[in-house]
Amino acid sequence: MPYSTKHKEATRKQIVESARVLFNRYGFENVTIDMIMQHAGLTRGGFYNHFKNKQVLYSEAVTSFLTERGARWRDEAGINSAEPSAKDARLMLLSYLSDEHLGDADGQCPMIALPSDVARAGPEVQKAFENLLSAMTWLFDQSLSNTNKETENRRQTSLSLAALCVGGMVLARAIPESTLAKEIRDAALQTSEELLL
Amino acid sequence: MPYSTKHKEATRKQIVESARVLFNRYGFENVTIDMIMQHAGLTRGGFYNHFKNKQVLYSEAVTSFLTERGARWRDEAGINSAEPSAKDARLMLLSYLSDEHLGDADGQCPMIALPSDVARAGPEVQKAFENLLSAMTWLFDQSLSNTNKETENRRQTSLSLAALCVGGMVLARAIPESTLAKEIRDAALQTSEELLL
DNA sequence: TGTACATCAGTGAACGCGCGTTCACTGATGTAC
DNA sequence: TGTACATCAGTGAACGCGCGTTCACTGATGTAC
Repeated sequence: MPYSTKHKEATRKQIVESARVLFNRYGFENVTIDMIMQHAGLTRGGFYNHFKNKQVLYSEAVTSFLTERGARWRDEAGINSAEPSAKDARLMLLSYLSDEHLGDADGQCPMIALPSDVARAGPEVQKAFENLLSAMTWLFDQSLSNTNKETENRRQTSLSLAALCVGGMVLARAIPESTLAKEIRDAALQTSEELLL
Repeated sequence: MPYSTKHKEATRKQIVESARVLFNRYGFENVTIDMIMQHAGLTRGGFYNHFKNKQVLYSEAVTSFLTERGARWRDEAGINSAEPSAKDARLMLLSYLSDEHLGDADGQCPMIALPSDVARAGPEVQKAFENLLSAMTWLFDQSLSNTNKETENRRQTSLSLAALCVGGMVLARAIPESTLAKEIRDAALQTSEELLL
């Protein structure tokens, strides 16, 4: 069997990574197979050696954020995502609502780049999206576990923090020319930090 | 001049309304001119008597929510949007985060249905979207004006409420099959109400 | 009041382009001897 | 060790469909006389 399986796997991974970047930038529907394959340094036809069709890439791309790009991102922000403490929740908020994250069209969280695309997609994509959201709320929840909040209340706070972060960023992205964009992110950050206390 | 100008205006309005509904349901890119015109009870070709191209419909559809559908919606919720009081902010939260709003694919707020579409669209669309967001935050801000919050703090609260409402609903829409969807809306509502105090 | 006319909203066939997908082929690489 | 071979990842031309847009035409309606 010529071409070790390693080789095919690496190519496949490269395609998913290219898809993730381009989906983030332009949305599912606006990215063509040609664009993805070219970005991955390949040609159109080869795509179907790896994937049944374009749709199956959607969920893989979203999932790959959680396992690859997002993990790197959490590391860079200095977040301990294995055993998060209160400090880590604060780092998460700062990092998620940061100028850097807003400006990083390629590397941003898909919850910000693709929420309405996902709402129109199939159940697999939505499941992948849910995993992202679960990971985020889990991190908040764990972070708060040493505070004096009750469990019930803690859960409410975690979910609200996620809504604030995603809501603030989604709105800011929709109106990049407006001063409101910065205002709403600042407000969301401030309120988030107050909710941590 | 045969066909009174009223007639043409009414047709135009009907097209915009059809576009608003279909965009909400399927997103900008997934709606064809044919679908819009058919929904409006017309045929394809006539579209260009009213609009230069498909793009210009985007901002008109978003704007039409604010002036038409959204106004009706606020009335139905019993919100006094001329001189909103604290009660009206609460009605707004309840209504925005309600099951009815979540289930109303056609009538929902475009900030929930189309945020990532708008982020990829042109400045006119983004301006229309900004007007929606401004209207929402203005309502919250006015509602809070009789409370003992300071102006600065009030602004932060208004913006955060918008982020919570939109964030909660956007996330819920992206994962319709998940129990997390209901949880996050409930959490957002609860936290919102606490922020009003 | 009734009729001929001019206008222009609306029609629907046609065009052209782009994209998802297919398929016959190529050539790089691991293996058998 | 070197060579012939088999495999299959990757290529790129081609297909077919759908969509935005154009355009010559139709026919409903307001107006002039």
